[in-house]
Amino acid sequence: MAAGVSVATASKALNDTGRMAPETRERVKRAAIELGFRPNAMARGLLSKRSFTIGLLTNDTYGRFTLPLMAGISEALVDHGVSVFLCTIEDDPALAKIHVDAMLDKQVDGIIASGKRIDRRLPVDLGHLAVPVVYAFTDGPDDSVRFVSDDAQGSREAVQWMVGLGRQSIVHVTGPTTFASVKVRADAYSEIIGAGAEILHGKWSEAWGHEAVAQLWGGDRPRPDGIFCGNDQIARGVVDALRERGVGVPGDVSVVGFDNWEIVAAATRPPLTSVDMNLKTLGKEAGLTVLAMAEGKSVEPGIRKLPCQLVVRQTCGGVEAG
Amino acid sequence: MAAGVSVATASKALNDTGRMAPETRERVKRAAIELGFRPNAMARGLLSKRSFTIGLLTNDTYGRFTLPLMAGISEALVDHGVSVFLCTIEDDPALAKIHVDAMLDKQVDGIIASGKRIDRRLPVDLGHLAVPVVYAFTDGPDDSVRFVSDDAQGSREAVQWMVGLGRQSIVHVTGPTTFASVKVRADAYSEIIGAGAEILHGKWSEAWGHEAVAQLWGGDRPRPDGIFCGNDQIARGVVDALRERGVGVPGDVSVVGFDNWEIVAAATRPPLTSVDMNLKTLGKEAGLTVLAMAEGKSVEPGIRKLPCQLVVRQTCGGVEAG
DNA sequence: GTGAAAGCGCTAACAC
DNA sequence: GTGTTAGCGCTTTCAC
Repeated sequence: MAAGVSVATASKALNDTGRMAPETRERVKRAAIELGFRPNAMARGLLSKRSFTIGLLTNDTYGRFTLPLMAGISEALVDHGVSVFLCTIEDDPALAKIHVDAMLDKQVDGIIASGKRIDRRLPVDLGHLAVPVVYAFTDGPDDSVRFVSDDAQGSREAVQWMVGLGRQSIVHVTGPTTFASVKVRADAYSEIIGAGAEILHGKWSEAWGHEAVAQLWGGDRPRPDGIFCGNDQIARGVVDALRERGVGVPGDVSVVGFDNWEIVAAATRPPLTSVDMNLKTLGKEAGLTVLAMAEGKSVEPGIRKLPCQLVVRQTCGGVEAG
Repeated sequence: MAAGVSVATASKALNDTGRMAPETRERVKRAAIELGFRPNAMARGLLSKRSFTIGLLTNDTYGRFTLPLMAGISEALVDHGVSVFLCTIEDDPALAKIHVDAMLDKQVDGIIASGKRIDRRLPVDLGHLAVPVVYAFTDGPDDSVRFVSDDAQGSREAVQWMVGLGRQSIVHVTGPTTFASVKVRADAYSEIIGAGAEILHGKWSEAWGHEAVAQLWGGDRPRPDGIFCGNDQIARGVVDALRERGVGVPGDVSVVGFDNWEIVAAATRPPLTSVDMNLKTLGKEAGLTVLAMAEGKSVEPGIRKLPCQLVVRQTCGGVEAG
């Protein structure tokens, strides 16, 4: 080769393995840099059985949950030389199988399955693959490793924050009862509020936020002074509806959302205080975990709940109180 | 092997190459399926110099533009057995280089560079790589293949639609002058409107939409009956502001947005008519093009403009007129 | 028609 | 210390 050594020596030099004159090692390394030499990962992988590649499978088309997750995964794994295949399957089992097979053919070191809700599974069985699988923000088999956000804790933070601000009558406006996260969040809310708890279920939309306000302010009933919303879209609808009725936010009523979806939360007037699920961190954890499993480390199966975080903007007032 | 043939024969049988008894071929294929045999893509790639893998590089963190693009790319390439590495670089040259090197090591068949505006380049030089590169929704070298949406045509469709509905006085509320697409869209608007053209520049935000309406309705000036907005966020701000002033949309004023960002357009009251850039189609084209280049087909360099499409919802009225 | 042999780019074991 | 050899899983001549 260019440095006047054999391929084997070059390999050892560049990988810092084997014994050889430090001088030789240096010379080879310099030559490699000079030539812009980069080892062929396929050839290397053929031997090592490692591709330094993982697959991220998702059915979240809009990327609402997948993108932050992906950012975390990528950030955690790029240092390890691992690249990520992103595969979006639209709840289509056939498409899912094609993508999984393609990943497997390409010898991915592991797969992260993710979705848009934690109580549904992807339409494909990843139970008995030859590579490790981790579930992030989606359901998986009992003996699997699953990462989810701690919605109960996040809800408690939100409700307690309003209570701490002196709010006396807080209602919960949330999504359809069919979502597990709706129940978890609602239960956490009820636990804190106790007897006066009131939960309104509807769609995950701004329109439902408007309608809920119409219900709450429409009749001859006592008005709440705090509204904890099941997601940011509902919260935005609520805030808009309150403003249209001349109700002050945060003056008369505090509002908190859930998801901390920047595009919605920041555009709300005033900007929305919301619970962030820390999906990026969740992605990091999931990434490091598949990697560990791929390296043969054993990982305890079960559900890992990662804490949420209240992001305080202006719909609650009392920023100073924090 | 299991079917009682050599590896060589098996290879030929499964790839439909070489000559052999049809009966043998069948037998091998059946055995392969039975054993769940899947060829190792790394070994195969080592020989063929093809990895059936491409890289998608982007600096669009929120995925606003990248996700639809990605969907198109993936959809077009999955049939060809190609998987996609998604690499998000945050305008960070060092990170970009790491990702590009990782892709190259993994022998990607090609790279698609994408971004969030067509007049900026990614912070990395992809000019002289060993693999084909195409640019989608981002700028690239003169001798490169670049896919962009035809913003001028999209703008014309929008403005002509309002004109066709009988609107007499249409203004254009758009983003910062520093964006090339702002100029393109504005020029297309001016060309149609002629003498009465009026362009208001501001931020890409709902807040700017509000402020623009305040300017237009604030003074003692004649009111427009049509507003063509530079993006959907501005449009939403405009529609909200008009409603708050008691101006009817689409009764008194027609509004059209740009981007057709579902989450914004659909939540607007009433739902927003908007120009869709067909990013998914753009992704498909870009995907098929890198693939063709990877297969050695020569592709004419230059800019390919793909048509936009007006998505009619309810902020213009005249649905029947279409 | 089928199989044996060579080789893709690399690393690991073993000579020298 | 360094080079030679073998082999990862596959495809591709080329004998038979």
